[in-house]
Amino acid sequence: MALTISELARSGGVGVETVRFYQRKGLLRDPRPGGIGAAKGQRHYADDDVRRLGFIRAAKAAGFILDEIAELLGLDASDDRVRAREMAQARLAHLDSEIAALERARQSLRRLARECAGGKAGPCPIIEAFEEKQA
Amino acid sequence: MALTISELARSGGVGVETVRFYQRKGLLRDPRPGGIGAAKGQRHYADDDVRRLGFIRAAKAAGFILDEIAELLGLDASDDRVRAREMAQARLAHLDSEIAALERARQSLRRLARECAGGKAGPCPIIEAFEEKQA
DNA sequence: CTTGACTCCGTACCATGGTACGGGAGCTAT
DNA sequence: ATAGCTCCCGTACCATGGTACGGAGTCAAG
Repeated sequence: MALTISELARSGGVGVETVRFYQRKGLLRDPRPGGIGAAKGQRHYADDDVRRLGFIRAAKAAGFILDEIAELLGLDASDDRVRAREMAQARLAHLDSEIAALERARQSLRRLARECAGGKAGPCPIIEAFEEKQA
Repeated sequence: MALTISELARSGGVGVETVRFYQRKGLLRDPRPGGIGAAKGQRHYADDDVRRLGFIRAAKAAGFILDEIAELLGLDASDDRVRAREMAQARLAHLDSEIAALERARQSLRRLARECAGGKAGPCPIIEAFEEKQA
């Protein structure tokens, strides 16, 4: 296939600079052969790189940070499924607590917005209510 | 009451540096009287500041960023409940989409972890499955 | 009167995840 | 061969939300 960097970037829905950033972080391989002999130094990429970039996107969507994604990609090579499972479980627990926190926030905020819309007199209770929650 | 900065910080569960950071951002008032006459220049705080700091914590928990919190605090003064309601609604919509995204991530990750734990042969499907999801 | 605790101040630094800049080189077409 | 496109590179910069550092002043107790 021999994609260029901008084609790879487009295929993953990111910018060229982001691809290069991921290469610096070790998330994507960096196909620089040396440059002295070939003189051109241009990188080219294959389907494998497109899949890798796709994996990064999916893992990011699952809330993994880039360092964790780098580790997961390393597990791909070492075939360490125990560790991969551990990471998945840890992230799962983290996701659960994040979801719970967001839902708590949503509940209280929704109540506040309703109260603010309902009562016509006095100040909007959004700020006061947050203050009351402190007590 | 005349709290010191460290007492205020403790009451809000943050560090002294964080209080000063919030003052620089305009989230907390900065009771510097000038210092030339009084010579001491030490800040002191009252219950009002404690409530304000509490509000910041609560709003942060609801996912507002600091600039938004600054705006909400401004609304407290201007009594603009329409705008406050708008902000609450916008944040609510954002919270909903964040929750939905996290739950999608959680679903797929949970399935993957189960598959990885189940099958004993072959590579752990976590990475492959993310790749497949791209197609 | 020295020590320790606390305050003040500005400025620098940290992680995270990019984004932009400026200069140099090769490919293709006109 | 000159323009214009894309590529290369390193380095600097951005926002967000703090955290740390160094130097100086003030205050009360020992």
